[in-house]
Amino acid sequence: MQQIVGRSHLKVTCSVCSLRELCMPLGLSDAEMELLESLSSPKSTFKRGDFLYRSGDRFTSLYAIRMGFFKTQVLHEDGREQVTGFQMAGEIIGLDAISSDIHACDAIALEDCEVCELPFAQLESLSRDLPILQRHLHKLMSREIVRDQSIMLLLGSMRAEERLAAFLLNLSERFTARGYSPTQFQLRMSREEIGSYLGLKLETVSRAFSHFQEIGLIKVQVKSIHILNPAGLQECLNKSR
Amino acid sequence: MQQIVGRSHLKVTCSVCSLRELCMPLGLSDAEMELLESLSSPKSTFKRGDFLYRSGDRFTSLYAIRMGFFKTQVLHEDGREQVTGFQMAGEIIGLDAISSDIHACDAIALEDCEVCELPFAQLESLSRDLPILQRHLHKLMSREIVRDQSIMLLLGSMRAEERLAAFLLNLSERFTARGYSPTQFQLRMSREEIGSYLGLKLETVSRAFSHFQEIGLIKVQVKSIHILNPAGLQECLNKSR
DNA sequence: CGCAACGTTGAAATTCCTCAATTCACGTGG
DNA sequence: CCACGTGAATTGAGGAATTTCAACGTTGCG
Repeated sequence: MQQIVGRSHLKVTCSVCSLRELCMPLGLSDAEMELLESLSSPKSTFKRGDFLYRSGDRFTSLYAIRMGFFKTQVLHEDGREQVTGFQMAGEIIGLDAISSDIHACDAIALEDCEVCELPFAQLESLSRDLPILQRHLHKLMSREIVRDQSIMLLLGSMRAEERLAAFLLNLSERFTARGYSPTQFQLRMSREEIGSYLGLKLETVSRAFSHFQEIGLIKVQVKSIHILNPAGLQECLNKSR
Repeated sequence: MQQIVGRSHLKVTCSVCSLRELCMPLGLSDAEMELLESLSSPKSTFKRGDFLYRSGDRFTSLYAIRMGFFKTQVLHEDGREQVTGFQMAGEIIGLDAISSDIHACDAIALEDCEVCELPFAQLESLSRDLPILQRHLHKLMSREIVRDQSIMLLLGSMRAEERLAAFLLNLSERFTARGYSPTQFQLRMSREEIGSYLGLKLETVSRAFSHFQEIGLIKVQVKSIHILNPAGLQECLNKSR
């Protein structure tokens, strides 16, 4: 541990950051925790529509989202774009860029956001001394792979309403994990963005919302969602063709 | 470096392994290289249809494919399955399992295969001493994320023939990288497996192959593919709706 | 208050899927 | 070595899901 402390050539700036929360369950010692926090830069803020980073930008840092919602999207040469994810407070964004040191997608704020920068070089260096952090980083990246694969399952083998049901249930889970209501929440993204994420056109998304409301599964008021029958949604999801 | 060698409590078994090839471009010293190789277990072999691992299996190792083709697939409760990738010689398989120490998908041999086991705990430990290996591991995982995102783009916003064109061009690239012909190769997977991967039914895949042949882009003889006009395929890919 | 962006709904068009009939490729056994 | 059988691939026709196009409603901001 002395060895580790001796390595503290890191700038000490931010006191509270998602990183702390993220590593809470790891059961680190106070000294280790302090070290971790020394890594975080000050929080920075973003307004709706601001880019956290752009495809092609040089990669230097991961970002821990402290507040707000982002979307990530990849662009095809011909102008088509695909939303690859919606990231909320408590999640880490930017893992895709490690592979080439260049960001592979755009990250755009969907509302007012606050993030903590995590310089990746320092994170790598630190994780050589803290096996528990190393492990955590690996799990983060692997979890992203698993998440992407479940979206491939969704895009490859589900029909429109199943996709939307899966989307709503996933949001619900994540809100729950953050201490918000599992059944009532505000969407931060447009129908078009949901459609892009789910591989559907915005009209199809809108119709699916309306249909779910008709059959009493949810109540929709534009961006405000109230899940009335979570089990019903789950059922709709498991219903094979 | 003494420190590193002192840590050699790893079993020494396999002499030549994909790991070596994978790390070739890293410019390691001979000593570092030897250390890396000490990590690899003996090669094991698989016949068509064999499972390299199953969803739910305990995770212990990554695998470097030395020879042959695998597919990975995720299963949905209701029985639907989605092929999430085809892995060929020189590629690493199993990264998804790190997140939970349980394999999240099945990996199945599509032909006779040979793999090298890479015990992950040892890989993690070693990568703490070899920053260059650490970096490489991170890039591997990140590359997988980027790859998955490009499949999301494919599944979410391309039509049937564009998907197949993208698939063929991707295979072509990977064969090229391995020193095989970019224009003539054997498919190791069935139409149904291709369809699952591309989010299409097998009949649609078959029709797309036939159409590509009609318009002179490729020559198909069931599993044998000859790309006659790569630029034409690329063009078909860039053609937005 | 009015404009502009976003969302909803309907009808027609298109793509892809389903079902079904053949054909083809390949391995096994006569 | 060939015939046969089986599973895979191809092809066609009809139908279903989703997209496209278009009109109209709603929301919220300047």
